[in-house]
Amino acid sequence: MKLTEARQQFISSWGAFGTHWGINRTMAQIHALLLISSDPLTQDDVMEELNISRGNTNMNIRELINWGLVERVLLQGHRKEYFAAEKDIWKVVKQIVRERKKRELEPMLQLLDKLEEVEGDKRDKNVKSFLTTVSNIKKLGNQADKTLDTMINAEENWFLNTLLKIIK
Amino acid sequence: MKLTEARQQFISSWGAFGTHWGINRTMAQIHALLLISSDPLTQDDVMEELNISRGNTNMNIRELINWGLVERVLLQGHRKEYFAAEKDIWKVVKQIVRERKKRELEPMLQLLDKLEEVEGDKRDKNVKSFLTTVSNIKKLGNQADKTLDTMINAEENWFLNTLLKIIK
DNA sequence: TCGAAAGTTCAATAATATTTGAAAACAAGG
DNA sequence: CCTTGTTTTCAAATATTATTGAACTTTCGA
Repeated sequence: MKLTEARQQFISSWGAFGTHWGINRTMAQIHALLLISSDPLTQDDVMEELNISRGNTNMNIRELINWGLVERVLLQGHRKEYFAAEKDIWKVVKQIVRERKKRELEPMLQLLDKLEEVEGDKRDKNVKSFLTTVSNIKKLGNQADKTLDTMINAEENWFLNTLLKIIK
Repeated sequence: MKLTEARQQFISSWGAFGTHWGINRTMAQIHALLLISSDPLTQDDVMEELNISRGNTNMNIRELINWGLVERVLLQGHRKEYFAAEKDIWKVVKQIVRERKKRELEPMLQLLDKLEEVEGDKRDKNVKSFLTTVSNIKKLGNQADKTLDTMINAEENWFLNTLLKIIK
């Protein structure tokens, strides 16, 4: 397989992958492109490589910056802005976890706290069922929250170390 | 807060949550409804509670069954089919992990294997950058794959135990 | 075996999300 | 402080995805 084709496959499947995780295709594709590019790219480079409009490119690069996955790079002697992705995949994963935790898990846990205060006779089976479910989700959510914190502060091989500790 | 309102909030935010994870709103809502219901429900119950059409209900319940999150239940003395969600949240999480691993992580790893066979001069910085990225993602992906296997076979408090082992 | 009730399918439609492109804002160099 | 190249914005257009509902199939009881 030629490099060009391989790059295209990577970009396209990274994009498809993204859509299964609530990330829009283009954002994932730009990320993929920057990940495999040896040097920082300009907006125009991205537009041309992916055949997308200027506005789309701009918005999605900005979003990637918000997520902490891409950085603006200033190359001296150039007027245009350049962009580069964080290349350390472990850092990338940690950053994504950090953001999704903040954006999704934590608000969910807050909501569950509120929902636990439902009024009503706790002998009513509907109330009971509701409360049990909410409380169980909360328990697991809190556990996940703590574990992810540990992960965020951990070394890359945390996963594997964990595995080994459990096995032996 | 009244039970009715609490239930609605739970269902609606579970649905919104789902959309951020590549799961369609209705499927997540039906799942939520079945999670908090004390008894199995029929299609008609679901239609009425969520105000959705018969076709939609049918398709999404089937999808939940495919994911292994919901089961058909036959209540004797009733002609209609009833549906119930797995209530053990830990089992639910494991099941989701199992499915997503199979549907997404494993195909991705297969693709990466193929992409590593790219032709070209390995001193070319574009080739080098591509190969480095692919290989790093593969490495982490394989690690994740193994760790998730461990998790799938683990007890509910695996998370917390892991945490404690690391801390001390 | 038939008829009614329940379940399923899928083309048409609606809702949602993404993309475009042109206009506006901004920034750097002269 | 003006010109030009660059970046940003956002309403409208497009593409994608989800939903409906009526026709069709299956199942069950009599």
